[in-house]
Amino acid sequence: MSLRHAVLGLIAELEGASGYDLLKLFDLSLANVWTATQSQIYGELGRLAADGLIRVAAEGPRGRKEYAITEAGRAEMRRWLTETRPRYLRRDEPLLRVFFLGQVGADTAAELLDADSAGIDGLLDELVALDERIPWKEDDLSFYGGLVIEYGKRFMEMRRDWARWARGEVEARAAGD
Amino acid sequence: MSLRHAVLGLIAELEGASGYDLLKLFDLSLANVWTATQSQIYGELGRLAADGLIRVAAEGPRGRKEYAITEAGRAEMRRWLTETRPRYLRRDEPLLRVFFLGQVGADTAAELLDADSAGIDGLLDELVALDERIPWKEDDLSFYGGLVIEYGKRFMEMRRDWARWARGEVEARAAGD
DNA sequence: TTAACCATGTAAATCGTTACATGATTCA
DNA sequence: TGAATCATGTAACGATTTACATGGTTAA
Repeated sequence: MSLRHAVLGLIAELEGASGYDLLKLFDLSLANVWTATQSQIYGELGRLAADGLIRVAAEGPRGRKEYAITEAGRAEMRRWLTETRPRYLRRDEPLLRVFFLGQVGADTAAELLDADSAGIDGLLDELVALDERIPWKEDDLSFYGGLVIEYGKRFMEMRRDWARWARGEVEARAAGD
Repeated sequence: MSLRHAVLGLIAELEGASGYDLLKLFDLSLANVWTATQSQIYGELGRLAADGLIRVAAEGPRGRKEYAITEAGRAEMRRWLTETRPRYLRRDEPLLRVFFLGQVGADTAAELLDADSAGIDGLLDELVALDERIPWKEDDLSFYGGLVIEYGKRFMEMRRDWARWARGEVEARAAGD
């Protein structure tokens, strides 16, 4: 139940956030880490409130609801962080394709690897732009958020370098080993 | 629909595989790339057969069904590889926790990052052991499978190095900046 | 003979995506 | 006044996980 804790955690960090705020925050802060759709967020907010982990602290214009975490919610965040083990689930669609690249010709395979490194380069650019847009402070969220941004950069550089290397291997093999 | 193409692609590479074979193959070959449960595999095999992309080529003891890809199935694999764009979906539960590590103390944060690098080290060991167990050949599957294994190694090394670095940052900050 | 392994299938619940639906407020 | 943005919610479908359920074959 990671989405639940992503939502709960964001509310813990930013008291007074609404579903709409959270939706934008997912893109801004958690984009490399966890994605969520609008429909998931509103659904989860309802369930978290029903379970007493958050509450509606205020209502604003246009039906806006501002949420606050409850004591039970904070306890649940600590429990999740310290008493459960995360799972390393690996699912990577571009990489899945690489595994089956023998089913098309070497030219096509090289093209697809080029497209992959170009795609990753684009993501890296986005991440750098994001980094520059964030008003970094001295608080915990900025500190740990910064560690995560650094991870994203390292990941994408590694990934891009690998795709370029792999493309070279494909070319060398096609050129007659 | 990546699971569908993972199953279809494996059958294309290894004619005569059964659901049970595929289940083990997912662990052996696609572990870093895509995971699947038994229940997903049998369900997808049924749907692929109903759609005419694979067929039951033989039946063995214990109700074993050996599948073969059809011409329509091969065409679908090529279409998927060349005419669709993969999505870069990022969901990483250990990393999600890092983002919220301000909600526990610095000691706990450091411990959790230690556990992360230890966990990754374990995965890296498994991958190296897997690499040594595979009977590498000169065919396409070995070649592209090898590129994917190399990716897995680079990924885990990067990830472990990052976790160690991050742990150092947490310590330095706790020690008074 | 019994434990390990081979082998398939279904059911229920949860999670995730896409699309639909509605309306208020702000600002140019 | 009209476009952009703020704001919430539901419905339908598809994907994933976990558990249940069953039985055949092989080898020590």
